[in-house]
Amino acid sequence: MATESKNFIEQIIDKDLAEGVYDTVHTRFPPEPNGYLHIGHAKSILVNYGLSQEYGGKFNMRFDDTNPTKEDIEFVESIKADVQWLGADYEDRLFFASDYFGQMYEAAVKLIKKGKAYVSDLTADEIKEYRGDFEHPGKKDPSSDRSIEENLALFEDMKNGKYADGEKVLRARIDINSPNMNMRDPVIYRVAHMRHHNTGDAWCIYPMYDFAHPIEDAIEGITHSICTLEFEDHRPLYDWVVRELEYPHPPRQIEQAKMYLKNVVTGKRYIKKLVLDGKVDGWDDPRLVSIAALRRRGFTPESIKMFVEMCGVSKAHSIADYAALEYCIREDLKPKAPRYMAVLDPIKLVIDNYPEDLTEELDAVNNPENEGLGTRKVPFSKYLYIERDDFMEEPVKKYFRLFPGNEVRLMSAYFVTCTGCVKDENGNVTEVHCTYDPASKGGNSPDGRKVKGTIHWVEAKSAIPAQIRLYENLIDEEKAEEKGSVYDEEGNVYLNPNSLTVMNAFLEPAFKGAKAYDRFQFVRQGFFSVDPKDSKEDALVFNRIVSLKSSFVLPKKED
RNA sequence: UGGGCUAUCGCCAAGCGGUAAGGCACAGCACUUUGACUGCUGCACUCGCUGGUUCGAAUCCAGCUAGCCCAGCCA
Repeated sequence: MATESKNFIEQIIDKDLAEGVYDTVHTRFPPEPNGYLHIGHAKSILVNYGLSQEYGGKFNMRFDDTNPTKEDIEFVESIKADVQWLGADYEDRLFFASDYFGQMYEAAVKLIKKGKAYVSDLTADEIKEYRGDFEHPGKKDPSSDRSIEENLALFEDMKNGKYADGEKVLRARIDINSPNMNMRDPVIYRVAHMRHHNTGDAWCIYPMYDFAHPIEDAIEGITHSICTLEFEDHRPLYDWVVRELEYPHPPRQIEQAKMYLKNVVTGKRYIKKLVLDGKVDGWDDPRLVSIAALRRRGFTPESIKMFVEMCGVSKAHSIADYAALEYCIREDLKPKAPRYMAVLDPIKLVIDNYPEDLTEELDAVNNPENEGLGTRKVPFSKYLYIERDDFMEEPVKKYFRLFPGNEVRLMSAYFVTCTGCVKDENGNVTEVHCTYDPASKGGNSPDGRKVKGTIHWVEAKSAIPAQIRLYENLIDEEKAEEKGSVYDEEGNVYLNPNSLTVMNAFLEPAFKGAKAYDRFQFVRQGFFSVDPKDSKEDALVFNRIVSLKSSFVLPKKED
């Protein structure tokens, strides 16, 4: 970060620090506990936390729970878990906006005393009407001329439950004609007789976001309050609140672009529909991008951090490629994951000249790029499984895996030469036959001859049958592009019919006892993780995190 | 329609008046106990458009165009 160029937020912070506007950096992540966190929140979390670390400052976790109708304690725990999983350490600074209700009430009283707020009798519809619109200026609220004493008494009555929901609100007196709609005497307190998950029935009036948020930031000593672009219009109001309340070191609101990913579904209502329709396996279905889904799929916190850093921080609306996320998990896992072998689409390989009853234990390197991961024993016998597409009866040009007459290396094992294959009545290959060179044990021939192909395999008798789920993008890109949207009129998502493929695979015995979140790389096939939802002793279910890039594509048939 | 914001390679993104960083993706070559990985190479005479200022503009000015956000007693 020292040599890299600074993003626009860092530049603002540098300037603030240089000019003495602030002498520290204190950020926060302030979600409303009304749903599960997704990749977009991860950006906010990591940017805020990252900034606090970079500048030696602090980072707060705060639940912005000012609207009891939408919030649920259920989400508090999942959000905390996700933030911690991502490694954003808020230490002992876990706060709830609802803990400040008393201070917010006092702040409102202060505004009333300054003549900067008044109680309005208008209904919601009337306020809307009086506010005017883009073309028309607002009209003065008939209630706005009340005396300070009257407003004070009315506001206290609001607090004491004298009014029904919607009967009275507290409005800030700013500018009913402002071109910025947010400044047209915004409502800052409303009556709502509701039980709050944190404060219970203590309050029947609740502050609005625009009033509450700057106060929360100011109370906690936040210096840089980072939010998303849609709040740019709210900044004048944010500044108005902290100014009128006369906070000595008012926080600064900075807006950044949200993070979007191409071809994923993030809308809560769409996800809900997908879940209800059984199209996905819950809000943590690995094809979704909730933090829980990414975790379940096998992404690491490190890979998500790398992704967020790679995407950068700016004010330009942008949609990142999923490929970039995949790159990050590949980079992270490459040196960390043991590379065991598994065959996803198995076909039998018989070594005709290998002893019928012999089973050898061969040594295999766990990760050629990381010696520290050691070696393991892999059983080997006359009967193996190999990948169906590692054999071609009639090879295309530049194919150098198994075809009659060709010699290849079985990884960590022997050189074998293909002698032919067995087919069923339909002409499908059911078995490939070969002979091996006993002198090439370990994968090298003493005479120094080379083979161009190396393939992976598993020993048939000891192999562990397993289900492997391969995921593609959820959204049908072509359809969505054709229609100009990823959703149709009914709110259905254009789903990719191939978004989930289940393979009946075989794994080498090293996988035995694999635990959730263990990660493996099947060389050439990609990275996999055990699915914690379905993992059982005898039926391992793996999710593919991402495939490795493969530049070998079979040429299309030309007949 | 009033206001706010954005516009640099397929996707992100630096750049802040001195002559277009970097990453992803893609392509080619080399290497390789997997065709992956790794390494090397290539990939914007041009910065939404049009004018202007200047010796010099992606950067300054003016005008346009396109996209996003705002008219909740949601956040």
